[in-house]
Order: sequence, then C-alpha cells, then structure tokens
Amino acid sequence: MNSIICTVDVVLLTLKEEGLQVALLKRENEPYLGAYALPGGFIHPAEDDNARAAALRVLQSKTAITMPYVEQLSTFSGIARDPRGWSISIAYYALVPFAAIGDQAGMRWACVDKPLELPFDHKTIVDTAVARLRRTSQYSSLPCHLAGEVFTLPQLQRVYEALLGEEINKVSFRRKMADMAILEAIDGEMSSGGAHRPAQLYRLKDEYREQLQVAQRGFYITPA
Amino acid sequence: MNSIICTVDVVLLTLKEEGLQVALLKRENEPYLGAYALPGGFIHPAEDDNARAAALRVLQSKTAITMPYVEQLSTFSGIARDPRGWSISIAYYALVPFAAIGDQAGMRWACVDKPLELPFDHKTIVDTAVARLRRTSQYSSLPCHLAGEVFTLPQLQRVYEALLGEEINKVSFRRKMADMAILEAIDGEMSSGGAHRPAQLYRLKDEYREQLQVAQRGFYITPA
DNA sequence: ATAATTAGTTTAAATTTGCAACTAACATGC
DNA sequence: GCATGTTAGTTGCAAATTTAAACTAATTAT
Repeated sequence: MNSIICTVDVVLLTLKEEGLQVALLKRENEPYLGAYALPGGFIHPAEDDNARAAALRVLQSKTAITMPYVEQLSTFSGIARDPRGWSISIAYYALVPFAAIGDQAGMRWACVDKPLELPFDHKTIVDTAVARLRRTSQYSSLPCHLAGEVFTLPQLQRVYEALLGEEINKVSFRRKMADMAILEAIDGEMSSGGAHRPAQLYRLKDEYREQLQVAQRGFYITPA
Repeated sequence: MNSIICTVDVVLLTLKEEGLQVALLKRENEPYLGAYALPGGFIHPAEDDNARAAALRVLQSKTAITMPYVEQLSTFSGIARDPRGWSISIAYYALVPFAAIGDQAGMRWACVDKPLELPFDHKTIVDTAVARLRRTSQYSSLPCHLAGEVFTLPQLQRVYEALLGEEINKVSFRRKMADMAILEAIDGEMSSGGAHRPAQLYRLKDEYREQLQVAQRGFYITPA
C-alpha cells in the first residue's frame, strides 16, 4: 500500500584551499548509474534505529568516515525528485576537516561555488546545506568542525573567514571566541613551523563536540 | 518491501493572553484513539505533490485554517516512535494569529509551558518547534505571523516579548523593525480604543508573507 | 479645561566594537 | 651573536551602537 521511497542523503563538506567542497560518489545503481551524486541510500528499517543512524551507516560504508559532525538539514520529498516515484530524502550535512580524510575510491570533491550539475534534486540539497552552514557560521561554533582536531586561533579565524567570505577583525574574533568559551588551550603546546612567533594550540571542548554553541550576537559585518 | 510509515505532523501555534498555545486534536483512529495529539496524517502520494502539500492538506481538512505561515521543522523517525512500526514524521510548524481562528470541533489549545503528555513523540516535536520559534524570534520577522493582519508597533512588541520572555527596549525594538524594513504603515489609519494617543497601524509587507526576513543582529538581551 | 494614559521621539550616558599601534617570539641570514 | 622579517597576541582609544530616561504628542474620561 505504501509505495513511498525512503532515503537519506548526506552533504559531506570540507574546506580546502580552493574553498568549500562537497563530496560526490559515482552511483553504482540506476537511475543515473555512473553519475556523481551525494552519498545516500535507502533506509533499512531492520538495520537502522532511525534516519540519523541510516545516514551514519551510509557515510561510513561509502566513505569510511568515522566521527564527523552530523546534523539534520531538511527533508526533500515529492513526486518530481526521483524518476522511480514518490520519494522522501531526509538530508543531513556533515563536516570534516580535510586533513582527517584519505581519498576514497569513486569519490571526488566538487567546489560548491562552481557550477555543478547533479542528479535528482541534489543541487538544491547542496545549496540548502551550504546556505545553512554559512548562515550558522555567523554566530556559532559550527566552523570549528572544519578546523581539525587541534588548531591555532589564526587558523580557526581563516576557516571562519573562508565560510563567511569576509575578513573578520582579529580582536573581535578573539573576543567572540572567548565569549563563547568553546575552546580549551592545549597546555604548553605551540604550533611551530614558521619564521615567526608560534601560536597557542586549541581544541574544541568535549561538550561542544556534538552540541552547537551559539553566540549572543554574530560577527560584526561592516555595512556596505 | 518498503514498510515505512510516512506521515506529516503540524505544530500549530498561536499566542493567547496566557502564553504560547499548541493546537491538539482528538485522535479518531488507533493507536491512541481518543487521545489529544498533533494534527497529522499519512502522506497520500496520489494526492500530495510533496510533504508540504500533505501538511497543508492535513491542516486544512482538520482545522479549516487557510493561509497560515508554515515552515518545515524537522523529521522524526525510527522504530521507537510509533507502535505500528518504523515510521517517519516530517514535522511542520505553523503560526496563526489567535483572532483569525474560530474554535474547531475536537480541537483544544494547550499551553506549551505547562506539563503536557502527548502520544508518539509529539511532546518532543512540540518542544523542538517552540525552541525553534523562540530562537528564531530573536533576530527575524517570524513573530509577525502571530500578530494578526494589522497591528500597532506596541502590539507587535508585546508579541516579541511574550515569545522571548524578556522585555525589549522600546527604541531598540523600533530601530530593529525599521532596519528589517518588513512593515508598511497603513496610511492614515490609527488604532483607537483607549484613553490615550492612538498608534499607527502596520501590516507585514507582502514579500515577507512567506519568506522570513532576518536581522543583522538580534535584540540586545541584557547580560544577567 | 485638566488629568490620566499610552504613542512616539530626543538626548545623553553607557557599552560595544574596530582600528592601529604596540609588544612577543620565533627563524633566517649576515 | 644580532639585526631583520614575519606572524601571534595585547592594549588603548576613537567610532559606532545601544540603553535608559526624559521629553513631546494625541487621545479619552472627568
């Protein structure tokens, strides 16, 4: 009686030098066999406790990524989005530091700011995820999940700036990070690596590993 | 093969003197026959273009509410939430001004801040919707949809204050409304009704009927 | 008319923010 | 060894934003 196709899709995002990238996998099944699309798959009621578990299973089985930051994005549904019929895709977005992932077979990274053609409504899903990430980055700890296990404040600031597409005042950035109180300094540890003063290393506090922290107010963006 | 139960649920919210209220309907089917629960129902693939259309159909057929503000909230899923089996509920929240609705048969309003027992995971869904509404109210036009077709600035401010649970500075409120530029004064019209200076009437601009406007920054909440 | 009440604006003080200049710590080259 | 270049991190002050309080405005009731 119930003929609705139930799937999950994951917008896996990472930050490279060239900008924000989305992970795409070569499809191994019809429809769109061979085309690059978002990692996704059917929900397996016998196997998955809920849709989030399905998304994590898909991510792990197809990209071998273990403990990313994952959050539900939105659900896309209807008669028009899948040639097989009326379908639901519960979409998640996941953030991983680029350094934490090896290249996978059949996977490629696409720059989210360049024109991109994707099957189903995956382009819409990607755009929704990127908009959500960029917006949420204005006032939360979200970008920390793109910054690696440990990082310096200047490195983290560059992550925020890449996402926001704006330069942030150094003092303002540090004040906001102190206000949010999401970071812990790694005692004594300093980053070396250059002909200059080394920077303090930080790590995201455990309690913000899965829960987002939001600032009272966002970064000040100079009015145009 | 696919045995997943696909439903939509709507968290219909309105603001009364006593606070924020959620609409509950007496269930006419098993399970939980006779219990009060969120308006919801199965997706009808033959009838509904997508899940949003299903939510609007459910709302219209069960509560006779015509043109509310509706937005997708989140999707709740899993083996544990419905005794009939593995299920998906794509949840929406809707806002209506209390004045705009007549009482419906079998419907009641429950205060969201009082203890409330609901079948399925509907309590979680309500809590998620209320948290989302309150958070979004800090920096957007969302509360306008609870304020009626036309309203004065003092009335609108009281709506914002009821949602935020904080008093807002009058000047600050008016500045933010001017910045967002979401309201249009109704020319010449003034609200009377009291032994005092009448207030200018406003209406939400058409372009913000369905699309949210977000402020650069939220209302200033005095640090505790 | 006068008082009472709420609407809306103005002013000045307090707070927050950004900019620029400063000190700090390292590597490199002489 | 020491000057130089480079980036990290802090400080002080000016500029912008925000609040609180006092003010004017417009209405009804007495």
